[in-house]
Amino acid sequence: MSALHDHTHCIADALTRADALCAERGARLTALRRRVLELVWSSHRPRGAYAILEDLSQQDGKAAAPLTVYRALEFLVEQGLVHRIESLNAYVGCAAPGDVHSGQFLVCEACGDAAEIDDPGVGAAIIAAAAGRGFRVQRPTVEVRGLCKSCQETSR
Amino acid sequence: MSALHDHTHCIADALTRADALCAERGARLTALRRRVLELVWSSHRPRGAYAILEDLSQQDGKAAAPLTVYRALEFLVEQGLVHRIESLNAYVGCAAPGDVHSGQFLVCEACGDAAEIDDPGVGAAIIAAAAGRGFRVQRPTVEVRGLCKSCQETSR
DNA sequence: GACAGAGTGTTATAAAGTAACACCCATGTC
DNA sequence: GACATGGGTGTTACTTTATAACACTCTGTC
Repeated sequence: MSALHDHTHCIADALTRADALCAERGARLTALRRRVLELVWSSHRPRGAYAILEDLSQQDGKAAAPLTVYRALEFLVEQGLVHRIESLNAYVGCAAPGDVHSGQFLVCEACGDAAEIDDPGVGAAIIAAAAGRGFRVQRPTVEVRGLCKSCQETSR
Repeated sequence: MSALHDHTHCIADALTRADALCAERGARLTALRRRVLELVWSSHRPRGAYAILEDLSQQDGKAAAPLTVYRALEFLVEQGLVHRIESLNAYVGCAAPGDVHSGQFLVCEACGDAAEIDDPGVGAAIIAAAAGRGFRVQRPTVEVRGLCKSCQETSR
């Protein structure tokens, strides 16, 4: 997530994909929900619910209540359009909505970027480990803190 | 974590291990910190900071402030005596303090139990996935939601 | 156009976590 | 013994994150 990428384009893409997915599923991507999704995507970094709330208030002029944002986020998470990053209490746009996947993140301590990966090896290892203990997996959460490639290079 | 286990004994064990570890490291396991550790262990379930705070107030009669508990927990987490479960905002005693490990949890949605595992396959898969992307791992978090063995059997 | 149900607004409140600063007390030093 | 030092604790106030309860509105359906 860097200088070399057309961010406006990638927000537009995310919205288009969301429109298509919701239409297909009969889920209602209302104006508010769409707007919240757009605000989540407004950076590639995880954003807190209250940051989004502030955007709504400032950019749109309406003083929204926290619940407004939380309900929209809940919908977006259910639809797989957004992931919640537990260790940050924050939300980030899903790079591959529609695909079945669990949400694995490499969270950089330096720049705050959260790169979503969907590593089959990690997923398989978790399922195997759980199965060995008789545990039925419903929702795996993997959030790896560390330093991303570009931050390692910078700090050197 | 069930009827068949001597819980009193296992709390005492945890405290003994903590004493030994801290002595060895020159870390100060003060009365307060020791007491908080004991309260974390008072069930095998993850406990919130405020639940521990309440215990302190009720059982010990002192009306402690949140910070008191948070500071003790911070110390205990640093020493690896306690893990924080991000997705629950809660803390749980570490089953194997002293050993190097990262904290992987199988969290049962039904009974609330959080079983700590240290599966080498999962750890290795995460490191491999990160390495493939140039990411330097500092602290992996794995929290798997699902149903534990005994809850699956019960619900059947 | 009346109904049902989903979505949204509003107010209040709970839960989780932190900042700033004062005090205490064990330890080592002179 | 007096003293400085620094880690640990207490206290007050506050911020951030999240939810409850209830009323209202919009949208599609018959």
